[in-house]
Amino acid sequence: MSAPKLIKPTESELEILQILWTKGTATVRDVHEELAQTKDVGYTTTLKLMQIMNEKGIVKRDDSMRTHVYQAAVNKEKTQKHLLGKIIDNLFGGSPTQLVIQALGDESHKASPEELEKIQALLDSLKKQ
Amino acid sequence: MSAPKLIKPTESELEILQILWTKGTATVRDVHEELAQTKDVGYTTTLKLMQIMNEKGIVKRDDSMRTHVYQAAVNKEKTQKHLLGKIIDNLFGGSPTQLVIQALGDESHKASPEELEKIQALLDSLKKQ
DNA sequence: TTTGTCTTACGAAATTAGTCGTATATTCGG
DNA sequence: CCGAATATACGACTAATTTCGTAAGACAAA
Repeated sequence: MSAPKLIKPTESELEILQILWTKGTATVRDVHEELAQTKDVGYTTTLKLMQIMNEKGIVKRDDSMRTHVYQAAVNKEKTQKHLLGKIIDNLFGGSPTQLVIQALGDESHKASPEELEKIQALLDSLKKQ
Repeated sequence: MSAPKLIKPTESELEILQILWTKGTATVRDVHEELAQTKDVGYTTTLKLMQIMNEKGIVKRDDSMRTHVYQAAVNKEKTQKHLLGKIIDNLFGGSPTQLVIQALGDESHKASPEELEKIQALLDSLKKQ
C-alpha cells in the first residue's frame, strides 16, 4: 500500500498546478508569464511558491541545469477527486447530487450540447448498475 | 443592482454555516456541541469564530438576551454557487462538465437511483434549451 | 449572600499563505 | 573581459486564520 499522500494545495498552488498539468513541464519563467496574464504578481513570488511546492512534494524539478524545469508531482484526476470530496462534505453535506445540480445550473459556466451528451452517457452507465 | 457581497467563508466558517443552515437558529453552545462531535475544539474557539463571522456579516445574531442566538446571514444556494464557480475555475479549468463527471464517479459519495433521476430530469430540461 | 456555572469579550500566540527585496551566481552579447 | 540580463536562494514582512486563556458579568441554587 502506497501511503496516499494528503494533498491540499492552496489556491495559488492550484493555479500553478493547472499550468503544469497543461504544459507538462515548465520553467519558473514559463509559469510566471502565464500567471502574469491574469494576475499582478512578482517573479520571485512565483519562484518562491514553486520552491515551496517542491519541498512539499507537490511538484518535482530537474535542477541539473541552471534553469530548473518543473513538473507536477501529483496526479490531476486524483487531486480533483480528493478536493471535490472535501467540497462535497464541506459545502454540500455529503451529497454529490446537490453539487451536480448546482454545477449544471451555473449560468456563467454553461455546458455545451456535446458536454451534456457526455454527462448523459455517464448517467446511463451509472443507472445500469 | 444590489452589490453582490463577496463571500468567502473559510473552512471553519463553512462548518459553522452548515450547522446554521440546518438548524435555522442556534446558540454558540448548540453549534459547539455539534462541532465537538467531529472535531476537538474549545468552546471559546467556536465563540470567537462566530463573533468574527458576525463582524464580517456572515451571520446575524440576536443579542437581546444574555445567551445570543445566531443565524446564517448568507444564502445557502448562493454561497454554494459562488464557491462552486471558483472551484470550477481553479480546479477544472472552467469546465463544469469535468467537475460533474468527477463528482458522479466518486466512489465514496455514491448517488442513489432517486438522485440519478433528479439529475436526469435536470439534464433533460437543459437539453431542450 | 455566596459559590459555582455559564455567558460574552478580548487579547495574544501559533500557524499558514502570500508577498517581495536583496544577495549571489551564471550566462551571454558585445 | 565587462556589464546587463536572468536564475536561484533566502530572509523577512504582512495579513488572515485558528487557537485558547483569562477576565468579568449574569444567573441560579443552596
